[in-house]
Amino acid sequence: MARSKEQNERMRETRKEKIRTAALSQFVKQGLFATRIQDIAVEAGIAQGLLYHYYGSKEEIFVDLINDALDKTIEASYSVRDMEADPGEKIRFALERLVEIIENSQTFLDTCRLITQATNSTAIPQAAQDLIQEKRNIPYQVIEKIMAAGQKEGTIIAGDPKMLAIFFWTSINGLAIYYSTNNNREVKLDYRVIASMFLVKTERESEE
Amino acid sequence: MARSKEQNERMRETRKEKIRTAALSQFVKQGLFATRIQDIAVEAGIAQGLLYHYYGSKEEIFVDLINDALDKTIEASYSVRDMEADPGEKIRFALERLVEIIENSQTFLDTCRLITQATNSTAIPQAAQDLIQEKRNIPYQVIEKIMAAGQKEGTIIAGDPKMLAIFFWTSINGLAIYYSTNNNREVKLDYRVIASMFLVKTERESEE
DNA sequence: TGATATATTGAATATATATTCAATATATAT
DNA sequence: ATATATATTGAATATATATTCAATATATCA
Repeated sequence: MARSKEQNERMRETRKEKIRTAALSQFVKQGLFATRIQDIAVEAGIAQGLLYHYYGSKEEIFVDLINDALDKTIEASYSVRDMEADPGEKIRFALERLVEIIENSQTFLDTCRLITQATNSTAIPQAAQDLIQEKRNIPYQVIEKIMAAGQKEGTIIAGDPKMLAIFFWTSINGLAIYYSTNNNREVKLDYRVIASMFLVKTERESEE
Repeated sequence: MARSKEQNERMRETRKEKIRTAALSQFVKQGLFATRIQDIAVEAGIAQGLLYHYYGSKEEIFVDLINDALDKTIEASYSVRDMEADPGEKIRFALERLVEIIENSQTFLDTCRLITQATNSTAIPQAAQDLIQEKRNIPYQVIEKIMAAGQKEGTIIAGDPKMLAIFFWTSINGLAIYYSTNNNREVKLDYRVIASMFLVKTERESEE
């Protein structure tokens, strides 16, 4: 026998991760179709051929990445849902956190860009489209529920909670898309401006 | 001599327009790279070869469309700037109009999508990138000025007007991107939710 | 009607790139 | 140290599609 099974498994995962990272970087910059296998191989520092030991095709890598990206956004929404706080506070805190992440995390921006890219093309692999169909709405539903709960409490403004959830995520997504292609970081963002869309103003705040 | 010059000119423009319309529809659905010349030709109802009588390449059509799209967004922002109204009213009215357009105009959604697509890929033609560099910020600057004027008047909330302009356009853009890939139109959008990000609340409104 | 310029077609060609594969290298177990 | 399974390479092949081009059609003018 040669190398141990477990060690091989670990090596395989590490190498796959390297390929995924390179592919994500390329897909985000160029898109799925303009990215060549060659581009990914060069960025990962390997030969083209080797790529096919780990993934069956370029599309397969893309699907893997989309799946990851969708899971990350779902996880993020669950962590908001599971916070120990009132609904209004959850919304406020989530926005504070998301705006901070947009300003500081390239990974988050890449994730948003990849999902937007995939959502906006019918030419991406069917498997990716299915994943989007299946997972895309979960974060919207999570926020919708929090909005509805906040309305009962009186901390969230009136209106269709579905609509409020749409405004919540499309604002964040629009901002992320903008930021990922504007290196100019001279403007500091204040999450409270976005939060004011959803939160009922208290007396104290009105006087600030 | 054969056909008259003017008549030819007109025919050429009509045909070019047909090609542009087909190309826009395909680019928006599939993106520049996944769209084949064949796809455009089929949708325009002509042979592949004919396309090259009107455009030198696929990329040239793309650049033409991007230019159009950018000009449209600039025109839209100018029409807001030139309104006969106070700054706060301009913002309110612009948002009302934009939300309505998002809900009803496929052309507007396509325009947003095309620009987002172009802005998010480094693989698009250099000429398109230059146009974006040159024109993209104009609508942001227009809104920034209106925000600043509104702050002087006391109808727009405090904060860096550059930031407010960013929130203004990224909200609209995020919404447009979302809507262009969600046929589900069961939710009616209320522009006043977005407007409340920017407008100082009057007594009357607070009591509504 | 015939002459001529332009439009139009679709097959042929060129080119780019995804994928395969035979050859070689490398790491571990015995 | 050797055997062996797996990793790795890069050239060869297959394929897709952008672009060209020779042939044909069509519309106007004289």
